[in-house]
Amino acid sequence: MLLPLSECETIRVMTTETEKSIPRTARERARAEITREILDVALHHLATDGAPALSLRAIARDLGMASSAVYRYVASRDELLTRLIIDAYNSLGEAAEAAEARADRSDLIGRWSAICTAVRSWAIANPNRYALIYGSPVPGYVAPPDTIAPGSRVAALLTRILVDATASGHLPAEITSDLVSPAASEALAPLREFVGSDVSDALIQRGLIAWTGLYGAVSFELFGQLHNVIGEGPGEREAWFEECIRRWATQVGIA
Amino acid sequence: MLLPLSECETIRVMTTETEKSIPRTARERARAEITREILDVALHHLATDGAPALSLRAIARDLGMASSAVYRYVASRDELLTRLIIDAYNSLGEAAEAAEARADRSDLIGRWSAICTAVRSWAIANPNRYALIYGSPVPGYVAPPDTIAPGSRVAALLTRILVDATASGHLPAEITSDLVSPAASEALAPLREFVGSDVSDALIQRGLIAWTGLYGAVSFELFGQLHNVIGEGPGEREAWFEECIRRWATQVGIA
DNA sequence: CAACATTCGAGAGCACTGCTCTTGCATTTC
DNA sequence: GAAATGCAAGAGCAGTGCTCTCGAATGTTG
Repeated sequence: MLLPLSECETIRVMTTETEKSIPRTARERARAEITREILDVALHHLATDGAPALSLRAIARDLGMASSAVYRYVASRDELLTRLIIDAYNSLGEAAEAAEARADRSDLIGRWSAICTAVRSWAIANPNRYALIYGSPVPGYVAPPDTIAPGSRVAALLTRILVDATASGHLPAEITSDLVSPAASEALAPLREFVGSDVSDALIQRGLIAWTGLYGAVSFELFGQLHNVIGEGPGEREAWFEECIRRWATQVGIA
Repeated sequence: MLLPLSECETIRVMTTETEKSIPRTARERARAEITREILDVALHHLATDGAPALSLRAIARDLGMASSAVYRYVASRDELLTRLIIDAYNSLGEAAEAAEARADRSDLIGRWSAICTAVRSWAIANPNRYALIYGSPVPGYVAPPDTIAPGSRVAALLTRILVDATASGHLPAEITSDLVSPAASEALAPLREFVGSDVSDALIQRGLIAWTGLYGAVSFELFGQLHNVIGEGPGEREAWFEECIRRWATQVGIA
């Protein structure tokens, strides 16, 4: 689910770059265009009806072509979903990156808050896409390797804050002196591979808990588990989420 | 999503009670039995193939009856899913209640830990049922009111700990002196309705963050988002989860 | 006990899905 | 220009949820 942090920068450049090769022949041009159209219509259907209702036949109908013709461009429904998943990860990643880039580099809490808010805003604006990537996986489906790099973008942003927080030397004593159990330290080995050796076990641990907390809070709200828990009046959900952000920031020592 | 805490006890008694009325006539007997069989087979299919693949026709086939006959007992696929959702909530609730009941009443951290561990264990043992209740909701589906009471059981357990922690008077100063923003306090009004007036805003807030954290941690693990983040060797995931429990407990002041 | 009413099971059928295969046509390449 | 390739369309298979009708079994009532 994660790609080494050092490689993430490369990914970001690659994905934000426009189409790498302009198609030469007319056939290739048409192919690229129709593929794009199929993905656009699929994205539209996904946004309005959700992933379970996404139908290749309906897409073909919308495009005025036979259902069998779509299979020239998309291998299967699963493959289409995979493309939409990658697209969603990138869209979310770009939103988070753009929000974080707007904050002052030295303002760690500002960067942290920007990321969290961007993730929540994106999720609310794209509920079905969020459910596609962070909701219950479809039982048979296995995420292909192409999805892990786009899926690491938000994690990479959060991680960089932990690195910067460590480098700043302003971490509170309760964190720098905190120790995690040897077993947990061992369990964190894959994440350490991603983060690098600059960040302490304790901070990695707190950062991951904050990350899963962010994910839990957004999912809880989006999946309707907050009904009769948090008010739904204007600004109420936002006020609550602000509190969450503050708590997570405190937890990783940047508040 | 929540039922007033005071009513939860009633619910618990109701749901654990065996079938309230033994059917008299042969027809009613047969009807109850066949309904039971349908639900059993559905539960089995749910466990093995997941909710999206749950098919009324397949259930009918397994039971050796025509697919149309199933509709005499189950109004629709949605209604069947609703029954399974309620069943799952109750199963999870019972597991959590049983685990919590095994702990000493005065051992708040023990009760807290028992609940968290029970929730995770149940989720791992019943991934598809967990996904059914806490995963992405199906777009068209709206949860009927019958689901909210069973869905409140775990929350009720956690809430009782907060009540007991407040009553014990052993809460750390950083919590008793903590204040939440007026906006957030306002947003917490529905949850306060559930919790009662004994628990402070600050503790309610921390408790809810812990709750969403628990949900996020379990979902993250179950939905495969922890690949390459936490090791998958024996005991690694458990060690990590222990750390989460400790952190949440610290957060609500019972560590 | 007979007549009526209700319930039930089964089959056919509709509209939909993912996906495959063949057939004819257009385009590209040699 | 001929051969190879790419493409669109249609038919078809197996599956889905759900509805309707039609006999048969089981209730209840006169």
